[in-house]
Amino acid sequence: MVNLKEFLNQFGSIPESSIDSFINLASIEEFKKNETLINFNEVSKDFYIIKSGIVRSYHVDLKGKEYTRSFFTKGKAVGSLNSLISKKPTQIAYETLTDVKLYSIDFNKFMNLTKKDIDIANLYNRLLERIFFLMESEIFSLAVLDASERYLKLQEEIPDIDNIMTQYHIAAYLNITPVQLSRIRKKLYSK
Amino acid sequence: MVNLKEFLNQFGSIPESSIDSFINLASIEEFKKNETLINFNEVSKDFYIIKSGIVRSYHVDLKGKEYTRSFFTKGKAVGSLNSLISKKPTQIAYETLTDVKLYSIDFNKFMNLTKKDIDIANLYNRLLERIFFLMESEIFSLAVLDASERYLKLQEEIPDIDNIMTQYHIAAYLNITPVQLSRIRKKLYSK
DNA sequence: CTCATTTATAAACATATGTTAAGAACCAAA
DNA sequence: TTTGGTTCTTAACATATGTTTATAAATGAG
Repeated sequence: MVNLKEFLNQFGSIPESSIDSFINLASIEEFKKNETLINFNEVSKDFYIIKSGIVRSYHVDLKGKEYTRSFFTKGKAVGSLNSLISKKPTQIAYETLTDVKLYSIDFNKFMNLTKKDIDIANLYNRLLERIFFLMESEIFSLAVLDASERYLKLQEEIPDIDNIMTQYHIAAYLNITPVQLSRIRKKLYSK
Repeated sequence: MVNLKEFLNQFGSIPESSIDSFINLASIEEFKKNETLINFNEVSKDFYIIKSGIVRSYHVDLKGKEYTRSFFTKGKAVGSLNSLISKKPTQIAYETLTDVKLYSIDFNKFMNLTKKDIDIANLYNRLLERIFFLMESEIFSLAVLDASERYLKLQEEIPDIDNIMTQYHIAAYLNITPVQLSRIRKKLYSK
């Protein structure tokens, strides 16, 4: 379980008053396994901070093939940032892979805070910087690593991954078919 | 040619005084074709805004294979953001593909401004958001599109790409070999 | 202009991955 | 327990891409 103060403290020291105005925006919500947090073509209004559970984001191409973009675990900020910023429908959906507890925060109210409170503005900067690091790592992973190496990297990030979710979901993250993941596993475990 | 006011106006209205304090940080620099802007393992101190010319960013794996990350044209902000933020050596290098004129800005001085001037803090937020959009598009491109589709997308972004740079550089961006790019071209142009 | 270097194309073979289909292992509901 | 669905593995074949080598075309320095 994660609380909001722990979350905020990741980003450096913030005045107590700014912490309070942030916490005032948040409410707790609960979801069951396999529920949709954010659906395709919705215009997002809220973002979330996970207290417990696992969420995945994904998109679907014209042929119906799913591509998992990210897995989110406790303490992570989750939301369709593109839709929140642009106010356009999201091309990325979010669903729970387990039961999930999370904080929900209205993005527009948060944006209004950043316009008035320089410490909140800088908190948002730190959050965007962290997203930048994650995306840079993801781009590196996609560009440089092959599927087998990405699988090993994913196992480091979420050690129990093979028990937590099906091969289908893992393969959708690696951008390969379940068949190919099976072949990769055989090759790795025979060595 | 691009000037700093044009650059700043992309991000919405900013008070004249904030614009001035930003412009005070900038100085003009010029580079010849094929010069290194930022080398591997340097700790970056400055970022750049391109007035004219083309810059590419790239990294190199253990086998010496190059991976081009991005091409930057006029009006774009360029820098090893990871190194600037983390103050660790950069794993990404930047070099000019043409003669280049650019503004150079000390990142730490810019960061100090964001701590004092909420309009500059929000300018940095807009900049990070724009980087987010670019990276999201790049991740989509890497995950969902095959090399042939990425080639067509690149041609849309930089129409004259085939004349501007060699097949080697284009292939390094597509994460394929020049041999494979030649095959893709043959297939596309025979249809 | 000429020669040397770089750049692009091509062929031949190897590997990674996709597609399809079949069967095995596992699990849940009746 | 039986049945039906899902998940995983395996095989066979097709395609995309890598590697190596050769050659042709374009480019640049003198």
